[in-house]
Amino acid sequence: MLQVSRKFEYGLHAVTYLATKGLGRVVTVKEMADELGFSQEFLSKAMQSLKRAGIATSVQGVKGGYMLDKAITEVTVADIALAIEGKPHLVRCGVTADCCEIFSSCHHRGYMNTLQYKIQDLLRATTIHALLQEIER
Amino acid sequence: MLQVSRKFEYGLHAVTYLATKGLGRVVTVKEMADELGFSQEFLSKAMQSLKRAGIATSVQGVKGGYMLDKAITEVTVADIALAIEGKPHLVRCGVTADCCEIFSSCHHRGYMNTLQYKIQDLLRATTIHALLQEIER
DNA sequence: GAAAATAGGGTTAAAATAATCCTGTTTAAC
DNA sequence: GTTAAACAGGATTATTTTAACCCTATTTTC
Repeated sequence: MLQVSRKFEYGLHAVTYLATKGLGRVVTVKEMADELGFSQEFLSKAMQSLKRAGIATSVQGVKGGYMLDKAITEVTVADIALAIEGKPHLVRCGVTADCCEIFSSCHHRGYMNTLQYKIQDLLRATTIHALLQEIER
Repeated sequence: MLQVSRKFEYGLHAVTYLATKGLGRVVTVKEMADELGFSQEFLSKAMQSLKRAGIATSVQGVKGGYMLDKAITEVTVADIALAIEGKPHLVRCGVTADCCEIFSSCHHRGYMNTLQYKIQDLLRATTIHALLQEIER
């Protein structure tokens, strides 16, 4: 329960790795995978998600790789989570039609939605910039 | 990612159900399962966990069932989660020896632990009493 | 044109979760 | 004291989710 996925962990590590390498510095997935000890192919999927979300930029071809092309100051942990995991669903309510037998009489939906929002707030509260400062300390 | 388990949902519903029935009122798993639309056997497992954690009390034999024998004012959503899911592990760090390839060089552990603590705080902040008041409104 | 890299669809493997099965124990009622 | 209703809980199976891998295409430098 309430556990973060490896793909998210991979993505977060990759972003901080890219950030420490500096803006505009192109790094291959291979380098990151070796350095971080992750599966190259799986990390690649995470990078593709980050790219689609506009968090990382990709350069194709030989000498290609990924980089951060803008200050990641405003990118938050929530943005990385959204890019990699998609919209969060703390509960199944409303995700599919048959998500729950007692949808109409459910007493917890309001609370769970509030809870979800507060957790999102926590993730939104940490920028990559702040995370990096913690790392450097 | 970051989704609550059904067992936890079942348990939380069961506790609020018992609470609305009143302290000391014994209710069978069958009644709760029928009323809440859950699998009787699976709800039974959740109830056993709640009993072991001291949140609910069981009465065996015919006319048996579960009840809340003390004010649940101080029981929080975190207590229910702990009873049913066990200790929370937002990340795999330190759970097992081979949890992660980069344990010693990991840059995120501090942040993730803080994050976990804050999420726990959110769960601790809601008592069943407060949850009931939300329901009644 | 060859090689190194991303892009991404599809499949398989592993793990976690949910559900079920089954047997035992307790206890009220008859 | 036998029966039936209910909890207790170990064990197994099924389902779903997550993680990993495979394979082919495309892009780009040399």
